Amino acid sequence: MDADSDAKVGFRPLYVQVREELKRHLSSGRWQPGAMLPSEHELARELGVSQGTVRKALDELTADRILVRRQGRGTFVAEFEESRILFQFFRLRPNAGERLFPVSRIRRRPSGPATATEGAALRIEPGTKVWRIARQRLHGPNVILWETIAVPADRFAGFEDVAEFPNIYQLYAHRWGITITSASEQLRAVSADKTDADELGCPVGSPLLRIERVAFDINKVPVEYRDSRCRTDQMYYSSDLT
Amino acid sequence: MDADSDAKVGFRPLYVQVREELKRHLSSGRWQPGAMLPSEHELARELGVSQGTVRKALDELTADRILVRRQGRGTFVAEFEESRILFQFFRLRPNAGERLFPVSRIRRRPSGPATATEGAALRIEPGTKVWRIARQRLHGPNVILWETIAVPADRFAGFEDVAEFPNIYQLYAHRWGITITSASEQLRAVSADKTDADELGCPVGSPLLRIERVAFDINKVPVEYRDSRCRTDQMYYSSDLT
DNA sequence: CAGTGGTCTAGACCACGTA
DNA sequence: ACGTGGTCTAGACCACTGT
Repeated sequence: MDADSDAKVGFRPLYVQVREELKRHLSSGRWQPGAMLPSEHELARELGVSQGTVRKALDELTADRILVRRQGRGTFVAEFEESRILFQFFRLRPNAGERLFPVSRIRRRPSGPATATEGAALRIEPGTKVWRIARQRLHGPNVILWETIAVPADRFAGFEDVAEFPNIYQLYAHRWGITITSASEQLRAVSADKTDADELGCPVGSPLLRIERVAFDINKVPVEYRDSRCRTDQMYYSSDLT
Repeated sequence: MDADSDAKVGFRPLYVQVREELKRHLSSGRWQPGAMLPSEHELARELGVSQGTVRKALDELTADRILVRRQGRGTFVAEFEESRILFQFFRLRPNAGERLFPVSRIRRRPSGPATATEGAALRIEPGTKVWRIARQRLHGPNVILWETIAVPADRFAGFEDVAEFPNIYQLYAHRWGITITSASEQLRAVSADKTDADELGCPVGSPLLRIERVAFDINKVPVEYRDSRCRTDQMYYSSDLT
């Protein structure tokens, strides 16, 4: 880790190089989710930089929720605990009452060649094989949304016969070593068609919130596309502008 | 600025105290939007702390978009330029084509006592007077949403006769010294009623995106409640989960 | 008590913008 | 050339956690 290694061309601060080096270790699997990293001083010694520089790199990875730091304990690779999913990736909240973890119920697995939309979202050629799962999600006893999830088949070997799972992003991490760190959503109001009405138990023509999501891994590569239709009579979508 | 001033009780890091001190200067109007702050070294001397500590405080205020820093130029109080509004507070984007600044057209001013919803959102007693403006917003020639904005009358003296304005948050800042720094939105899909249909030029019963927003000032005090109904045939709402 | 992250300092040097 | 923010260092000390 030499400060002058790319001095003239571009100029990348040392801490950026450290951050990218740590990211490489993370995506290569040197440190698994939940594992504790070496201490700041130890990393600084390993990499030949000062402790303050390592700290700046670790702070940025913490801001991206890739790491979790706990004073007195250490620095850990972030996991997909229930609470994180509930707050970071599931934006539907009940109008009143307790927030619950959304239980899911698989309905179909209509895998096949990628549509134009899926291809564009996942940056793969349309026609490339994708695995798909169609499922309902429940808040207590009520179906609040149904959605189709599509992932590129080549990055998810064996996806076609996964059983029910409590948390799909945890599954991505444990089974395929793919960590979802961010997502981008597009929201629209649409009218329920026949399928929507069947899945959600609402009248045809009632207003639904349609959410299209593209989820990205640690390297900002898109790895999942999902299309959800939500009832918003008992729930709302929460968005914070900061 | 004494590091030991509240040693036993709680413990607040020095940089937090510096940050709050700077915030006080900002909300008291010592530094107006667009103004340049003293340099890091000068602030450090003024406050009797090291430059690194000032830097940490400034970095946090920059992360909250309260300040803007430009290498080689200085540190400035953030303003509501068009681009900032367009990206930070206006989340509707066209399905295709250029992103435009949403022109607004005032329709009515139905001011009066706060409803229960407004009171809860603005943390004031229901029945307290609020100013309201109902307006349409346009993307090019098309009306894409209409909304009602409510603000507490006591913090916005003279609001009842403001003319058209290009940007309402800029108006809040310049006329009342109130800077909006964050907002929280609740989204639902609803059916267009008669009023919606008239304002938006769409059929009664067509699906609309309803957005309820509470906007906060620099001290996290709610200062505005707005209720918008949006057509999402040509536009979508963009949400980033990070 | 030992080990971890968190804060704070003082000073050096670099990159950027402007004059 | 100068002043600004940005990076980097080395070292000290504090706060928190578990043994």
